[in-house]
Amino acid sequence: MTARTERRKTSSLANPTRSSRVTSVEIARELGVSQSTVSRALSDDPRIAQATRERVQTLARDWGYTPNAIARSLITKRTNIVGIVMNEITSPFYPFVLEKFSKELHARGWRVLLFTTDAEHEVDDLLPMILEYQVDGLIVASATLSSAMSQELSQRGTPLVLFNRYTRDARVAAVSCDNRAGGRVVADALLEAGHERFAFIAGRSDTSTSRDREAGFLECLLEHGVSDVMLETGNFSYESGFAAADRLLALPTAPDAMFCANDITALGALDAARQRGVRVGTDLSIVGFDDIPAASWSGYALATVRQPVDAMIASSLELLFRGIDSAQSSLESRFLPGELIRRASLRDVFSDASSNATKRSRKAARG
Amino acid sequence: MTARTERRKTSSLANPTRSSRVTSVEIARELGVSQSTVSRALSDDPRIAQATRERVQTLARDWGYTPNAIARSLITKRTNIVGIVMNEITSPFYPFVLEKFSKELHARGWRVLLFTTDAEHEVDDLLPMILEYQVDGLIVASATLSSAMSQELSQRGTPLVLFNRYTRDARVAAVSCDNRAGGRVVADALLEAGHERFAFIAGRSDTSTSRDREAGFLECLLEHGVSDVMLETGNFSYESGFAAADRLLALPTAPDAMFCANDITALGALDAARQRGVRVGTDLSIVGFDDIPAASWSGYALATVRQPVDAMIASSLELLFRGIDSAQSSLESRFLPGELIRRASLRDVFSDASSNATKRSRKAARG
DNA sequence: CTGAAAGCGCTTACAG
DNA sequence: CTGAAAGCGCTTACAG
Repeated sequence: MTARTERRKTSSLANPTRSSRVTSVEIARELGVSQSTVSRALSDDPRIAQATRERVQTLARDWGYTPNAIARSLITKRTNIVGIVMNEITSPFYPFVLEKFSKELHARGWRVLLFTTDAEHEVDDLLPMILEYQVDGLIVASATLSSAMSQELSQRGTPLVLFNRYTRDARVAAVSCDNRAGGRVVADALLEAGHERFAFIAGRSDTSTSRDREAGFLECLLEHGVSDVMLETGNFSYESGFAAADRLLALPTAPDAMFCANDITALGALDAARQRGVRVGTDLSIVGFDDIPAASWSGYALATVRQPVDAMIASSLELLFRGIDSAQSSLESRFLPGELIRRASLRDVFSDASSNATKRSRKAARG
Repeated sequence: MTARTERRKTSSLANPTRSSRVTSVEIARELGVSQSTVSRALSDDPRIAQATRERVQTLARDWGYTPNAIARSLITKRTNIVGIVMNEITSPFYPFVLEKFSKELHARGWRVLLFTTDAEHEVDDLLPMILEYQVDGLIVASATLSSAMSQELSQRGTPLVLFNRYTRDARVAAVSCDNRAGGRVVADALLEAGHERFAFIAGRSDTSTSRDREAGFLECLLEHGVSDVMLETGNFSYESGFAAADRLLALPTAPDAMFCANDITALGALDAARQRGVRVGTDLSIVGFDDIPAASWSGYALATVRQPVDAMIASSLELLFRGIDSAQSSLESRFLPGELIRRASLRDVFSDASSNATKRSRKAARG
C-alpha cells in the first residue's frame, strides 16, 4: 500500500525529471522482472502469473506507459496502418466516405494514414511515400493508379482496394456504386414520368463515374426508342451545372428532363432553371447522383440516386482485410446498386403534366 | 552496359521469387559494400564516393527499394508523422481544412495520421492510440482535450495545436478565427444597413465558436444601444436553421436581421424565409459564418464572414513546427480576423429599405 | 571514403 | 511461469 502510493508519486505527470517516454525496460527494471515479462503481462499473455501481471499493469498505468507501436511494427512486420488516398476530398460526398472508413478502421483497432490528391493520376507519385510507412493495406478513393503500381503493390503483398473506380485489370480489387445501373434507373423514372426531351450534364469526362452514369442513361433511353439526347459537359461543380443548364434551357427545344453526373451539378442546374422561371418538378425534372445532404434540403428537394455508402465501405473493408489476413488478395470488382430517391425535382408519375396516354404506353411497353 | 541490363532483369517486378520487400542489407550484399554505405549513399551523404553512390542508387531504383520509415523512425526517434484529430469532418468547412493541412504537410515531407471524432471531448480517449504511433506533433481541429491530457503531451514533448478552439490554459497553443470580432463585424454591417430587430441563431451551445460569435454580435449591438436580441438555438445544421428562422418569422414582431452561427444554418434560415415569401436582402438580411462554397452559389448569395483558412493553417503549422524543432513549444493563442463577404442576402446600405435617417444617425454616432 | 558495431523498443521462439 | 537472447531495418558515432 505504501509502496504503491510512493510509486504513484513518481508518475510521469508528477515527476518531470524522469524521461518523458517510459519504455518497457524501465518498467521491468523498477519491478525487478525481465523486459519480456513486462511485454507479456501487458499483452495479457495467459502464461504470466496473475500477481505479476497486475504489478506490471498497475505500474504501467501509473507511469503513463504507452507501448511504442513503431517498435512493435518493426518486429511484427505489421503496422496496423491502412493508407487512404482520397481524391477530391472537398467534394461533398467524400468527407462522409472518409469519416466512415476512419470510424470503421478505428473500431477494429486500425489506424489511417491519409493522403489527398487533386488529380486522378497523382497516386503513382504518392506511392513511394506511402510504402515507406509500410501500410498493411491501401484504399484509393475516386482515383486510380497505373497497373505497374498495382503490380508493385501485389508484389509487396500490400492489398489494394479501389473505391468508386475500377480497372479492366482483373488483378485489382474494386468497389464501386453501380453507376451504369444508376443511370438506367434514372432514365426509367424520367420516361415513366412522361418526359420526352432528355439531357445529360456530364462531370469530368476522364472519370468512370460520369461516363458510366451517362452510358447507363443513354443505353436505357435508347432501348425505349430515345436516341436523341442533349449532352453538356460540366466538371462536377455547381457553377458548371448552372451554366450547362442555362445553355440547355436557352435552346429552342429545351429539354424537359435533365440527369446530372452528380448532385452538386444538379443543384446548379436547378437554380439556373428557377432563375429562368422554369417550374422544376413540373415543366422540368432534374435528377442528380450521390444524395449529399443538400439534396434533401427543403430549398432543393432534389431527386437523386443514393450511393450505398455504408455497404460500399463494408465491402471495401471486407476485400481489404481478406487480402491482409490471407496474404492472398481476393480480386473481385463489386458494383453495388444505388437507390433512386424521389423528391420534388422529379415530376410525379401521376401529375397532370405526364399525360395518361404516355403513362399507359410505357406500362404496356414494359409489361 | 551489359551488367546494368542484367541487373534490371532481376528487378522486383521481373523476379517474383525474390523477397517482396528489399532491404538495405540485400542491396549491400549484392554490391559487396557495407550496409552503412548503402544507407549513406541513399541519403546523399557527401562523404560517399560518387561512383559508389551511383551504383547503390541505381540498384535501389532497379530493385524498387523503398526505405523502411518504421525502422528509421525507431532509431531517429522521429516519425515525421503529424496526428490530426478532426471533429465534425463532414461539416462543409472542415474538408477544406483537412485538405490544406494534408497538402501542406506532404509538401514538407510529413505524413498525416488521421483520427475523426463526432464529439468534442472524445479526444482524451483517442490520445493513447495516437501516442502509440509516436506522432511528432498533434493538431486537434474543432475539439478540445482535458488539461491533464495536454500536460501529458507536453511531458512527452509532443507539441499540440488546437484549431478553432482555445483554452484558458495558457500552456496550449491555439489558432482560431477571431469569432468574437467576426460577430462584431456582422453587427456593424447590419446596423449600417439600417436594421432594427436582430436575431441570432446559435450553433451547439457547447462550442466556443458559436458562443464567441454570439458574444461579439451582442456586445457590439449593445454598444449601439440595442439590448433586445432574439435568440434561437440550432445545432449548426440546415434543418435547425430552417426551423429556428421559421419560428422567428412567425413572431408578431419578426426580426429584420438574422446572424447565424455558421453558413449551413444560414442557408436553412434563408430557405425558410423564402418559403414564407419574405424577401431576403430587402425585408430581411441574413448573414452566416465560414464562407463555404454553397454560400456563393447564385441560388443563395449568402453574405458571410469568411474564415481566413490559409492563414489559419499556416499559423497552426508554424506553431506546430516551432514546437517540433525547438522542443520548446511556443504556446501562443492566435486569433485571425475573418472578412465580411457582402452578398445579396445582406441589404445594401444604400437601398431604399434602409432609411436615410437611420444611416445618418449611425454615421454620426460613429464619427 | 568505408566498415564494424551499437542501439532504437519492442515480440517471440527457445530453454528452463 | 519467467528470462536471456535474437532480431526487425534502419542511422550514426567511432575508428581507420
